[in-house]
Amino acid sequence: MGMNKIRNMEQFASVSGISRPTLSKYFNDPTSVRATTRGRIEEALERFDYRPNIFAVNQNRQLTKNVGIVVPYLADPFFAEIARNIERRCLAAGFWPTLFSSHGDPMLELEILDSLRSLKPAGVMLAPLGRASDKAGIEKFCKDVPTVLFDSNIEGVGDAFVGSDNHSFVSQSVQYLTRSGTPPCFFEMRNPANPNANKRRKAYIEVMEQLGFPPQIIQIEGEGWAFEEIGYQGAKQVFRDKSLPGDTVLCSNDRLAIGFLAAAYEHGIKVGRGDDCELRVASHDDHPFSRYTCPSLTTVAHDYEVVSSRSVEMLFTLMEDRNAFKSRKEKLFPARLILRASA
Amino acid sequence: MGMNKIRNMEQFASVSGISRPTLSKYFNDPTSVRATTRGRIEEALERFDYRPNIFAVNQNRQLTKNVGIVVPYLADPFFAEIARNIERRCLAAGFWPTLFSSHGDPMLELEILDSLRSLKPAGVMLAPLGRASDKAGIEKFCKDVPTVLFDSNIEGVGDAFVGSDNHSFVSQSVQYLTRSGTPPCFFEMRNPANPNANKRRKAYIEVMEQLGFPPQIIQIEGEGWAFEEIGYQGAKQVFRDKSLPGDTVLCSNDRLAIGFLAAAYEHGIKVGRGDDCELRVASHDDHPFSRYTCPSLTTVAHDYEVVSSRSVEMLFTLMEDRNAFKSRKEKLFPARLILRASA
DNA sequence: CCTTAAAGTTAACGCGCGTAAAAAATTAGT
DNA sequence: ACTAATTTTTTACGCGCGTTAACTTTAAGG
Repeated sequence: MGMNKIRNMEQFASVSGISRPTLSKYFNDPTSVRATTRGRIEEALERFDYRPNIFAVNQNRQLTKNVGIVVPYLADPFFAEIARNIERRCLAAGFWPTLFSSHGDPMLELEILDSLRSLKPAGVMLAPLGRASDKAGIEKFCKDVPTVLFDSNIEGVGDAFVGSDNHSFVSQSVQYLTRSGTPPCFFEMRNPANPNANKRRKAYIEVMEQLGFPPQIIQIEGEGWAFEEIGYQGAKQVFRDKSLPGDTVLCSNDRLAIGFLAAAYEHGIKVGRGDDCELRVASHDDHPFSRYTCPSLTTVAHDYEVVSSRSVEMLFTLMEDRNAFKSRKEKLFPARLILRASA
Repeated sequence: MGMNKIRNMEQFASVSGISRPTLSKYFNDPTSVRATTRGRIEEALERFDYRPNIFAVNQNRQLTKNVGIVVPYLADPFFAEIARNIERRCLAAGFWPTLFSSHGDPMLELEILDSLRSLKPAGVMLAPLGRASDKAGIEKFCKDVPTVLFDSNIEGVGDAFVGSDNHSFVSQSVQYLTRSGTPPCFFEMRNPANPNANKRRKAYIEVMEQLGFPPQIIQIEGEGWAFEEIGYQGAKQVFRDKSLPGDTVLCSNDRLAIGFLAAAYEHGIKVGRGDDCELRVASHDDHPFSRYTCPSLTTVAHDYEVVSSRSVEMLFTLMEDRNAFKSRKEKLFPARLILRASA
């Protein structure tokens, strides 16, 4: 075996009997050398352990194999799950994914993009903070680096957007709730950070009107990303004021619903579709914990697998050819209703 | 303003009137140049935007400013929270933290360490998978790179370990449950991946015997990191078999408890300390969601702030002097009981 | 004002690899 | 087996910065 460590490609060239430029080509793209040469290289690679110095490689390459993944809030298991999927797919394709979280802070979001720039990434998957984001700053970044936005759309920014079809989410939940009981009111934050929230409200109004029911919207106060707490406090307020119209609530997202259900439980309000229940609650996102709420949460699920795979495919296309899409591409995926006990 | 972009330190030297070696010193450590020079540099830095090429810097430095953060499972909000804290502290200290998740996979854990090695990190914060980890592999890595283990201890591996004092956790919960009602049985996985689980079981037995009660342990089946599901299935089994001894349950950790509570709710078993309640349930970790279970979960909390700050401090000490600790240092932090509605 | 230690400048080399150009070797096709 | 096309080798330069050595300038103290 190669007892003496190999320090650089020069040395690996001499022990393997392959010239350095050929080795360089191989490490750049193994298929770019003849099969027999490739075999000899890989054979040598087994006997001696050598890996090109990643810093030297990245310095001299115009474009690296780095891929940035930026999410707004990693402590949200929804984003953790998406990020995990994207990460896995990038690794499988031979890229070097690096995960960043903006932690709900627009300044940090920009700083991350700034750091990312110095990593000369081949591409970036970005889920922006949303309303709070510095649109101009992000736009500038996207001009320089191939970027696929996901989850939150920012109109006109980035080469592509992959997200969920909010209308599909809401129409499924509203239609189900309506045909299985009374039409729902809509429970949401007054000033949602995420643009999906606005699209969901609009969709709710649209679908309700289409079905011939008056939309009823409850907007609660609260800032930041502690949605469970906001939902909890908002629900308590609503119960105190007895301001809930009807017996069916559709929460804008699962995290709000988790807080809502906790408040309902504390107030002794039984939630579910049984005869002994006062209230039905449903929501959107199929948050990893929605299975374990009390009662378990009826919700509308993203297809994590499909969303992440399609986003990454788009990014790869884009990285090969920045102009692959004639115009900014938007891809929205429909959702799937998950019936559980809460509605 | 510097209309023409500055491409390297050479150019920045000429426009700023400072020699390149001095600039190099400055970027390495701003305090290593005289205050007046520092002022001139920073002034020039405002007028022209220039940042040293990170790849060139890292290539030529024997040690980088990179810090690796490796957690076993990022989709667990507990680790997301800890990681966030550590990340923030590293950034504040001028380091470049990179976050990795082993996703519960020992092979991936090793691959991450392998990649990390080529990043020439100044130090690594590693929360190992635990029982499943390839101890030899991790040990080898820790020989080469200053590493602080956290959360899960691997005896003798790494320069230091920072974690929670499991005995403190369990003794607080057991004592509270005992003095406020009947002594608890202990609900856990039969083959826990995490070594803390074993320490907690031992502590439970010890504290119970010390108080003069027979320990009663319920061990449920299940593999992997889907603790909520495992707790849920395990609890359903227990309810079906009516094999629960007594009316008080202490879960090994909050994620199991979340599943347990979901099962209890489904079985119509009322949990809490009221007279109308059949069961009390408590747990450990103060998981971010334990506030929103039904009923809200009485638990024992880590001091996230203290644990993360002390771990990072240790790593910094270690990075300055690899031999700062004469022998492997272990630091355990006590816990704080959080009374909520479930017990 | 003079002495000295401290800090900055100049010049030059090295890090490990990408890449270009010209020459040599290998393969493929007839 | 011979020519043409493809691939590999040789040689050499460049990337941006760390670092060293010898030299010059600056600041501090009597």
